[in-house]
Amino acid sequence: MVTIKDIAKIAGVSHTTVSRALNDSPLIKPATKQKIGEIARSLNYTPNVNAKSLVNQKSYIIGLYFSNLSAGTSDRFLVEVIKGINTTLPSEYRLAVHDMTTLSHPAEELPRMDGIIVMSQSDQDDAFIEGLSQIDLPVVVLNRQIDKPSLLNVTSNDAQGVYQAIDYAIQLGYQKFSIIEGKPTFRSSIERKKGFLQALADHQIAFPKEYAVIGDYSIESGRTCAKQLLELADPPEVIFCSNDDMAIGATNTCLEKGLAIPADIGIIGFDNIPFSKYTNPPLTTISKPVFEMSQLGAQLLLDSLAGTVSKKQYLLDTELTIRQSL
Amino acid sequence: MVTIKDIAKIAGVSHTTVSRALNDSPLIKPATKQKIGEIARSLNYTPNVNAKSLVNQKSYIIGLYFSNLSAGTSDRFLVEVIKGINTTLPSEYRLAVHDMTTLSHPAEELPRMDGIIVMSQSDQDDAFIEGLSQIDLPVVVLNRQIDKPSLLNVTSNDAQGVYQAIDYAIQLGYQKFSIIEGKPTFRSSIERKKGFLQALADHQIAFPKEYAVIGDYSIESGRTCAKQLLELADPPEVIFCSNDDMAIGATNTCLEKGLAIPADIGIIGFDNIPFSKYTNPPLTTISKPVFEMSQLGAQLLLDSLAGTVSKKQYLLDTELTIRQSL
DNA sequence: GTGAAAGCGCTAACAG
DNA sequence: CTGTTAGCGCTTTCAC
Repeated sequence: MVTIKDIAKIAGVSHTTVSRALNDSPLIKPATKQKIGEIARSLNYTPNVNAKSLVNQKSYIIGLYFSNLSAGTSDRFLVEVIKGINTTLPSEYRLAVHDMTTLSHPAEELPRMDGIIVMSQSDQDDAFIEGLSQIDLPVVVLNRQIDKPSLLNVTSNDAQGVYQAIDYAIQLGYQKFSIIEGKPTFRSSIERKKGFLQALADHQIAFPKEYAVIGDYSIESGRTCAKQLLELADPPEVIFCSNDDMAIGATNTCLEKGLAIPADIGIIGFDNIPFSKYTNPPLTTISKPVFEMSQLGAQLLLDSLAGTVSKKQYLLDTELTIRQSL
Repeated sequence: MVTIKDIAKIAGVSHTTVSRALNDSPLIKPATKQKIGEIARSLNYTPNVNAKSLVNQKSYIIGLYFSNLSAGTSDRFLVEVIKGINTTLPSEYRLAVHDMTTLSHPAEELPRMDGIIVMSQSDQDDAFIEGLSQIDLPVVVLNRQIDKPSLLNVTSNDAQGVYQAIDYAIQLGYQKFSIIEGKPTFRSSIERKKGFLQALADHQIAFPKEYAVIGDYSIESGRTCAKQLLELADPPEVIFCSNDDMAIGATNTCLEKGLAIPADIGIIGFDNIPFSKYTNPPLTTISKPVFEMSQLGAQLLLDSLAGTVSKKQYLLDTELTIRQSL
């Protein structure tokens, strides 16, 4: 293991100078920096993070905590989140990943990190997040809107996403739009419905209240809600489903009733889950910018660590993924 | 931040004694240990991992690397793997998660960990694994069988799993069994077919070679392979699919042909992916013990670190998840 | 601009 | 059994 002392010896300077040079201190003359940099490179020097940690009182570890839904749906975005964060973090940082529920020793685990990122997918996470807001560490919450002044928060603009999808459907000539909403207590349900209604309003399209049915984000609820919609005297031409799972359920129902998609009825989902590409027909849906949210979240954490605090709340645009269900 | 010196002062001993006591050294008298332990607890003392790391030349970080299939299927097991490992690792260890492809600086990243766990899902990972086998760190590969003496390896006994499923189907009265194989170069395909054939052989059930068709683990291939099977003059009663994706494709084909599942034809999958619960009908499939594999993998790494090396290769039993497609 | 010395919190000889 | 001392690799006063 090569240390700054080894470099110092070769360069004929003190290890202090090497340390300063490698950290690009303004105290060191460019020529010296240059020389030391070259020696370090030729020796394949890597700084000892543990020693840095000890003296700097930093761990160079960022913690990532994710929801743990029993449904097994929680892992949907995890890979993208990890990639997004890892591509943003400088190389001396490590990303330590945990799930919220198997937190073995919160009190001794949390303080050991420089900052925390939470990928939240359900309001069941609120207690955990509340706990985090107490401790004295920068925390960013991804994916769900949280109104706590102490937390950084990056979410997607779901309303805008749905607006765009409905707008697109209107261009296509559809006129009668129905919605299967998500769990009423979820902010995501509210946001998505907001975008939906706004799009209709902006195009002066009427919205009969029987065209709104309330699901719970499960496949099964998509199935039953769609049934309800199709049995209406004047059934809709499009079913917007507040997530892909319900869209899958709704698709099944339509197919069972002998309806052709999209000829007889259009379906729109939300989330762009991996499976949505394989439904029959492939689902037109709205994608959250998970990768970008994660990158931004990591950057915000870094900024916060550097004291360059900025705005606390960030909203990223979604993207419409056009396939064949509309 | 309370240190061992603080404890030492209160206990009226030297900090060395505190260190030894806290590490349960046999050199320290039980009474002293007892007292020091109590003080530490009352002070809410947590050891400074960075200081330990520095002096022990250990990072207390385990790296987890996972496959990055473009298909987006790679995240299937990730959550379970992370949980399994985290529940096994002692609390001073951190699990740093990465994906293999965005490895920014392998040379300086890898040596910074005490050991490495790889969750592999494809033979595309072989180059990466080969690289790991060069460096001087304990490495355990999960999920795929790797024949390198330097690596620890935990996999599931796929052959046994398929054997059990077919055996179960035979109890149910089925007699004509077909198989949709996975990618021929994959060891998993070979293992699964082996269990399949063995079960038939042990029950003296004939296996016409046209009952074997070769897929590629994709939904689409499940669809076309099933078609091929159903168009046979004497079609099979059961289609065993070497993974769930193909089982989903096969299910679609059967349904399109107006066949009732399981009345007209039985389907068996492999993997127990989250979605398999929601297929129509819910899929009977074989589950790998991902959580247990991960726990065992983490334990082996720990043992390896402690010098308690043991057997290198481990095979864990799968489990049959009975639902309604058979 | 650069160096000498101290110290981050811990473990490990070495002494007693 | 316990204490003294040194040192892990690095950053940071304080001098020069």
